[in-house]
Amino acid sequence: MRSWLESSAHAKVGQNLKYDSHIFANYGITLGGIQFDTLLESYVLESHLPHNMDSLAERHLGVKTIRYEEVCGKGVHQIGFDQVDLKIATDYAAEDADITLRLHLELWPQIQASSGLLYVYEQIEMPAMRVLGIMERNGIRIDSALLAKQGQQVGKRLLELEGEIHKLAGQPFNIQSPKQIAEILFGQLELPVIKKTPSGAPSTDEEVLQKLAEDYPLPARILDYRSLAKLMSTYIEKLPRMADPKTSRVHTNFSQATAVTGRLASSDPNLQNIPVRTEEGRRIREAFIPADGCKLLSADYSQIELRIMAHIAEDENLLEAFNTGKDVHQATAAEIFGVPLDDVSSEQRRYAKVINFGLIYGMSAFGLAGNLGIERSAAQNYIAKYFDRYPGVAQYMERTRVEARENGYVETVFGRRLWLPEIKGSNGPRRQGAERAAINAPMQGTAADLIKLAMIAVENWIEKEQLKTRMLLQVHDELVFDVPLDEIDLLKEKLPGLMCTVADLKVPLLVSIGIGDNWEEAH
DNA sequence: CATGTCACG
DNA sequence: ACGTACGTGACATGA
Repeated sequence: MRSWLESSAHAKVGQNLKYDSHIFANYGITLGGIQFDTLLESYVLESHLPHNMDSLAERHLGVKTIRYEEVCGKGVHQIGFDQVDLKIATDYAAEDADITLRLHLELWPQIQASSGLLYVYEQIEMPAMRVLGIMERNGIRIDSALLAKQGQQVGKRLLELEGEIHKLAGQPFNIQSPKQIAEILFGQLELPVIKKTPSGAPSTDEEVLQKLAEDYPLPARILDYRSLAKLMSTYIEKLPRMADPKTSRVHTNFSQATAVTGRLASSDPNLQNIPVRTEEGRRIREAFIPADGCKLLSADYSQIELRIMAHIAEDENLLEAFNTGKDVHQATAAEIFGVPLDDVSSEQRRYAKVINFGLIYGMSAFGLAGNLGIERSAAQNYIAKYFDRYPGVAQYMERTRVEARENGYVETVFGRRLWLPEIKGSNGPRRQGAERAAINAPMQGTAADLIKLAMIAVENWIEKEQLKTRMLLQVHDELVFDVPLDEIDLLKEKLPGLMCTVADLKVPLLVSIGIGDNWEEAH
């Protein structure tokens, strides 16, 4: 079937063709003529609903399909598809093809009915699928020996901490069990309960232990233990096991239809949550290394969501800050605290930064107060002051709430839709949650659109110029590449321009580049 | 399988 | 009286 499979003249429709393309690629076949993908059609139409074929068939066709689990079983009892009785396997496979075509005939006209959705589907999601397949196949090289060395050190430290913790507690217990920690802290030692989990149990999360650590020695040790145990099990031990033994490369799965806002999700392993915020954690990044003869190059958009907020809100003051190249947090601090730009203290800038982040998330006075450790009334004053100085932003927030209520959805700059079924609901907290999501989605979603457009433009450029540079990872506002030494100057010169010109916004986009012999150095 | 926790943007 | 900043994925525990 190779000639038909590879032919661009023979159009194909499938459900999750990125997967099928990988299977064919394993046999040296480049799947061509990929015209439609029902997974992405469903995602563009209704990102908030399930996109598996069983759900789609029921929702759009009213058909109950043969489920994969019915054919192969599940869990430890699951058998390979090649073990399935031929008649059963045939029925399943034939239905799969039939349903896919019928779904496409149903979904495609719905996308064509909206120019915005059509743009997102044809110009963003379909071409992005190809780029993501390439990135997944590229993988990124892991230094397993370095992780093994770190594992020795961290393992030793964990044993020491375990001893100290059991001594302070007066008895041995499982430090990895929140329930047992609670028994020790709040039962045996009678420390105050700071907050409870959703199920009503006393919480032992980081915020609680930080608070208790002000007065007692044990919680601080538990925090140290927790953070090291997390690094150990999730990264230090896991990554080497996920690496291809022949190439030392790990190949994540970029899920294109998981995040409701249009962002990607990364899994098995998740390479979008590699530690960076603490020094201990950053050492993990030293184990992400370039291919032989290459450097790792990281290119990230600076403050992309705030820039998008300025663009969408058309706030003159905020636009001016970006258009004149100001440090936006410093500029915000100057406005809120009513001081000249050069007199802004580092503390004032820190406050402004928290407020700027809060705005993107549709913050409440309560949330801001909790984050800054101040009174709710003080937080409310900061918010009022901000909206006074940036009235365009205040209007945008209100406009978005109204739009969400009237349409039941909000849109990104490029026309991606995020549906908010709970925006008119009678459940107060859930409705308010939907309002915050409505405010956040256009910014997070537009940023996701922009970086996908950038990935498509950059990959096309790499191929046109026949470069050996390889795109490896996307982390929401960052792209990571393997770059041969003799292409580094070219990338430094061309990449920021490519990434910044994929759209013409009312603010400039800014990309900063780092280069190094591991991801930590490059970041 | 639910829960709690914690890693990222 | 309650909950309270958006979006994710993975791990360990314990029923």
